[in-house]
Amino acid sequence: MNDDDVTVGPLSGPRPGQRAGTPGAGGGEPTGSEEAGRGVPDATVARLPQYLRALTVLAERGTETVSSEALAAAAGVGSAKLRKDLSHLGSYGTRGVGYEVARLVQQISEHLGLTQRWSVVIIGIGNLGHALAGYGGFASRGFGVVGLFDDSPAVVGKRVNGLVVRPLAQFEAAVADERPTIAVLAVPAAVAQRVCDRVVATGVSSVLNFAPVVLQVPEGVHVRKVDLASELQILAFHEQRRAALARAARLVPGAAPAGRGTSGEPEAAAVAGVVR
Amino acid sequence: MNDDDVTVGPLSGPRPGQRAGTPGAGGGEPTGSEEAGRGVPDATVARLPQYLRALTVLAERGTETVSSEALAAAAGVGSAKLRKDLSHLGSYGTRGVGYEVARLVQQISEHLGLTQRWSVVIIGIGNLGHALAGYGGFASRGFGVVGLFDDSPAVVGKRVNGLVVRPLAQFEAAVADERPTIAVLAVPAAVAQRVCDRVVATGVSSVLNFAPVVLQVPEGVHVRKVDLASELQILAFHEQRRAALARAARLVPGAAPAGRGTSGEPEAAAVAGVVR
DNA sequence: ACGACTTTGTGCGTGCGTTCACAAACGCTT
DNA sequence: AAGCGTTTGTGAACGCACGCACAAAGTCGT
Repeated sequence: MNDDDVTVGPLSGPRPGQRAGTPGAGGGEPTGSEEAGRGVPDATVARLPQYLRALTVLAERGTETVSSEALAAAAGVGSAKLRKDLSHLGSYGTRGVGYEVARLVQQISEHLGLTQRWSVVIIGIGNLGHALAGYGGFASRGFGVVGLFDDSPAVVGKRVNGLVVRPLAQFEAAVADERPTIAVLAVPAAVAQRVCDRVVATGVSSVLNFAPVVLQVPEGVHVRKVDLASELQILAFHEQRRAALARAARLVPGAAPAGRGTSGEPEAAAVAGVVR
Repeated sequence: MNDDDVTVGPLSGPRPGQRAGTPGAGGGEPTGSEEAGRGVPDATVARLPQYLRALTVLAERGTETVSSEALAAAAGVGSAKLRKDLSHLGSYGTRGVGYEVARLVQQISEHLGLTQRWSVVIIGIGNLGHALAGYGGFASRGFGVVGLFDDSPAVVGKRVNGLVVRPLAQFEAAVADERPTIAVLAVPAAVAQRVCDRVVATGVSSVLNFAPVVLQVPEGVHVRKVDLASELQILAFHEQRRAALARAARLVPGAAPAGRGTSGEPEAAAVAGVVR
């Protein structure tokens, strides 16, 4: 079982058929039941890891406090967005000063559920699975890889990062012991759905899918997808559009792009100069 | 130069500090200059690869036409969304029938710029870089890997997927020959920015970044980021939230949450039931 | 040839996310 | 103690995107 014909890339978002927590139609959330952190927007959640990473860097550098402006710059977002994001999980900043780095790290970690240990299994130990198994960023963030599985005799039994690759046949039994919460699928597209079904049947409720297929899962199971081919195609789109713009600008030099009010986007020139 | 302490994961979107070429941005865009496909929303672009993949599967299966309903199901989206997405790049469907698979593949491919060949270089040939280099989905989609680079003597000179890994010192010279448009960065976080600067300096205008850092690039350069650690953290958030909900539901048995399936803790029962 | 059915394409309402802008809160200086 | 500069937190406006629902358009059956 190789991962070689597996892609990587993003695009996942909330499952289509369900909205999990959001009110919408039928059952409304008891809006103010718990404390803060109830209605944290998905977009915000997606950025929290970014903030956490930036904060960790700051903490290692010995920084005590940081302003929203500085942190936003480090995380590559706007300061207003950052402040609003942080406000969604409670206010832990001091006006006139900024945010206490250590406290903010703690708060974000708690909201992301990083204060507890999550067990992860990786299925499909090809090149990609191997890379994932060896990734050091897992343990440092509360994620513990507790199992590696593959079907191919070529890799079963091998030791990767201190763990022995077990045959997929042992998966169900192993799950009973190790109780992983998250499964990482790095298997070929052709078998991804089948493997996913087995995984879900064992009670794993979160799946990170690297195979270029849309997995069908029962309600209540979270799937995130990483698809490299899609990423490249999106980049290609922008490249192609850029090229088209440059072409157009060359043909119609007078009324180049409008909008910005000023002369032709510097883009065209820049591209022409840089690209060829 | 290993990629082992490199993360994978999504979250990229339009650059923050700049709006580069994106359509929706401020400018008005000379509406009718080109044909359709002018104002294709980013969200739509991000889904086009999905559609393309589903269509390819259908084509291989010999399907001639497909309805928006069927294609949407295969791609995991709503049919209305699909139709609106396709309408953004011109109408190529027949009412009462559906879309001609072959034609739609052609159209989407053109809009994504997949009709031409894009040259890709991969920098950092650790486990991840190795996996990427060996990924077969590149060539089949118009992406040609033309160069592999790394600093580590352990991998330089090795042959990976028909290409010899060259030292990073030769990068600039190689770019002059092979003129890649896209660079894939699978290097450790610590050196990612430095390497990125070199890459951008050579004229590469699109970067796919696997390192867990926010790359600073000049205007006009597109960066997409893939960050595994973030993905896991987002999954963890939902798991943690689910667990909190389950806890609350146990305490307040008023209305059980709609979400079927496993919650964080009661996992045990489900797993035990299935496994033994 | 005509009517009924199917499916696309899209106008419109709604909700979410982002951005702007500002008042409240805090520290620091005088 | 009071004023001043700084920074947070948030109310409000804007824009995008999603979903619904329907008319237009085309096919199929009779």
